Amino acid sequence: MTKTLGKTRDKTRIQRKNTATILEAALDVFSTHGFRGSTVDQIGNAAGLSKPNLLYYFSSKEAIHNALLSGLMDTWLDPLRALDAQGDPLPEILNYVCRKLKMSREFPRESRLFANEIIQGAPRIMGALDAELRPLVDEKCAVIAGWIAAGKIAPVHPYHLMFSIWSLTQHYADFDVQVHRILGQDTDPYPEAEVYLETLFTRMLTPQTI
Amino acid sequence: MTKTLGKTRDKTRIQRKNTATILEAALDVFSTHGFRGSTVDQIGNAAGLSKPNLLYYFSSKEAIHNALLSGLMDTWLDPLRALDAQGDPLPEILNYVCRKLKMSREFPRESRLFANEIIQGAPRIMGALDAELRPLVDEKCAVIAGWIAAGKIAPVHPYHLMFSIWSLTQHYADFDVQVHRILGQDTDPYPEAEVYLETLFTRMLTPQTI
DNA sequence: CCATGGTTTGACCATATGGTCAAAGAGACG
DNA sequence: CGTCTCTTTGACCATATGGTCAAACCATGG
Repeated sequence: MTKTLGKTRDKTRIQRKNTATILEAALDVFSTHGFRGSTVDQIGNAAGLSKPNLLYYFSSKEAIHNALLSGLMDTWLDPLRALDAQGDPLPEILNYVCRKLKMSREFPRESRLFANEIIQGAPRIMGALDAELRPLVDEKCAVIAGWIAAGKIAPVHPYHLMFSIWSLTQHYADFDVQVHRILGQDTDPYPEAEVYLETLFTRMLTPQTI
Repeated sequence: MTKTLGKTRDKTRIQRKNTATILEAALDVFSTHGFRGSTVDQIGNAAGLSKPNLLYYFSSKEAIHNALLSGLMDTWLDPLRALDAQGDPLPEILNYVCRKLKMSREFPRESRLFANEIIQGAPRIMGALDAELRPLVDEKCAVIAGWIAAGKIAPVHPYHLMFSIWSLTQHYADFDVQVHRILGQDTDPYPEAEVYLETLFTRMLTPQTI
């Protein structure tokens, strides 16, 4: 698969630095133009390296993209992994929402890279969806279903709850431009978003004592 | 601007048929590959027309894209326009959510086209955002703020309420692949989604009698 | 200071792509 | 049928793009 730099040798300092620079630049470019919309030259410029030089470190444009995506899925799922079945239901969920929102704020490019990929049919990460995302979601939704059955939170469809958390939080990264176009260029939407989302999930999930 | 077919003449039957066919095919292609990821040949194939033939009806690839986008914004805002300041607050909002969800279901390609455009920085519709979207949103958010002030619905940030409606409903179109990957290929998520969203907004917006 | 192996690049190639054009092909209509 | 306009296309062009390669370059350890 990886033909470039294939030897079983430790990476040079230069190698480490340049691969990092390339991935950083590629994240910028891919997240704003999508895979097909990005060119190797563009990434090269952004990284301050020549095109052949890029292809010395990565065997192809797709290899760069893959490197980004495979590193991504793991990080992306961390907040969900942290959802603790032993914890207090509502705070656990609110915490998850909060962490997810924080990820949108701190890693908007990663969010957009992911969004681009999914919208366009997820051709390159279908596998990861089945292998990593789905099992984890199944597990955590079971936990939530348990909480509901125990009357700890108000009844809702666990999977759609999950979808709603994703869409609501990622919206602020993916549709960033639109949000700013409406709220004003120099408004920081995140503090208000956090309040809003906490309110939303609290009101929706607090059990109604009859 | 439009140099092709410029005459002040009525459109032929053939012209009407072919422009429609082209736009239909282009919607398919653009919505799944983004602007730069789509090729005129691809659209031509999908439409059953040769590339030069396409360019007989539209002066360029971008002209096709523009035609789609400009037609889109109007349709897209219809549900929001229908939000009636004189109506019953909660039902009005639930109705808006419902109509928006229906649009996701019936026009997922339009939703993805829009999403692609926004994620990639909205280079081609920035103008429409400022000219059409923002004023309408401002107006309707004022209405909602009024309802809140009158105690008709529980207090929430009107703009973020708007964002949440968009993200929650459009998610089912834009992230369709992911949703189906998790719920199973042949599940129809929409009925459950409608129930879920109605619950969500009802619980969040029903005023708490103290 | 030289040799060795990692690093960089200019020149190059094949293919893809947006777009043009002249000429050939329908359609409508007197 | 003949003519005029609208439609379609094969051939073509300039440019962009992913990728290759041999040659030059540089860092470093002996």
